[in-house]
Amino acid sequence: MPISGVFSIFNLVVDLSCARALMAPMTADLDLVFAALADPTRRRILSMLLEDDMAVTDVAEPFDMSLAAVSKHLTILAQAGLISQEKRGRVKWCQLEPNALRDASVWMQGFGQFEPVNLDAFERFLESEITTEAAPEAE
Amino acid sequence: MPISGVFSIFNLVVDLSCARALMAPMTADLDLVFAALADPTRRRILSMLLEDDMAVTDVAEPFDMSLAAVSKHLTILAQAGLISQEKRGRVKWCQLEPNALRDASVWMQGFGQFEPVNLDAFERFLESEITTEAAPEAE
DNA sequence: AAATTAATTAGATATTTTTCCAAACAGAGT
DNA sequence: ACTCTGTTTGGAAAAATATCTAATTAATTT
Repeated sequence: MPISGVFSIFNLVVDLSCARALMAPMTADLDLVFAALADPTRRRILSMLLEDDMAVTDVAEPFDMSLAAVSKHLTILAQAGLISQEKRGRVKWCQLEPNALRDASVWMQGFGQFEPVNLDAFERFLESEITTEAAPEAE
Repeated sequence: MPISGVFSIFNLVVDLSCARALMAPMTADLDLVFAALADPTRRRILSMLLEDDMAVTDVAEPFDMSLAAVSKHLTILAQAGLISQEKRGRVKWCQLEPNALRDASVWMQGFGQFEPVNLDAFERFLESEITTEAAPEAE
C-alpha cells in the first residue's frame, strides 16, 4: 500500500488554512452555483440537459409554469456557469456545463475529507486531477 | 487494476434514468442542503467547524453580525443536516455533519460524470464506498 | 409585408430571506 | 432569590426570489 502517497496528500489537506485559502477565491462563484442548485425546478432542468442540448421552449414544455419563468431559471443557471446558451437563429440552445458543478463538488469533497472513506476519495481525486500522465505505481 | 470493477460502475452510471431515479428521493434534502450552502456566511461557519466543535457564541464571534442572526444561520445548517447541535448545560455545541455534504457531493458527481476525469473520480469514489476491505495494489 | 414562432423584458404581486433590536428563556454561579 | 451568561424568539424592515400576464424584440415562414 503506497503510504507515502497517502501522506503527501494528507499533509496537503490537513493544513486547513491552506485548504480554505484555496477555496476562498471561488466564494462568489459558489454563491451562484449553490443558489442555482437550491431550486428543484433548476435541478430538474439540469437533469433534462443531461440527455441532450435543448431549446428554451423544449425545456419549458414539461413544466407547469410560464415560458418566461423557465427562461429566467435558465438565465440563473447560465450565470452560475452550470449551463451555456448559444443562440442560433431565433432558437437559443442550452447545454450542460459540468465545470461549475465540478468546482462545487471539489469544494464539498474538501469538507467530507475527515471521514476515512472520503479522505481516500479526495486523495485519489486530487491525484487524478494533478497528474495527467500519472505513473501511480512509482512508490 | 480490476477492469471488471470499472465496467460494473460504468454500467451503473451510464443508465441515466436509473441515476436520476436514485437521486429523486433526496430532492427535498437537496433543496435544504444547497440553499444552506448558498450563503457565504454559512459556508464560513462550516469551515470554522472543520477545525473543532464550537459553541454558538464562539461561532458568532468573528462575524460582524448579531448573535441572533448567527444562531438562525446555525438553525438552517442543522435543518439541512450539515451540522448537528447538542445542548450541554446552557451551551449549545455545534458539530460538522459530513454526511449531508457527501450526499450532495455524490449527486453532483453524477452530473460531472461525463468528463473523463470525473468519471474516473466517481468510479474510484464509489469503489471506495463499496469495498470496505479494499486491496488497491491488485493492478 | 404580414403572420407566426422563439425568447426576453417589464411591471405587478406574493413569498422568502436576511438582518436588526428588544424581549424572553434557561442554566450556573453567588 | 438574584444575577450573570448563552441562546432563542418575536416582531419589523429591507432586499431578494419566483411567479404571472402583457408587451416587445427578433428571426422565420408564407
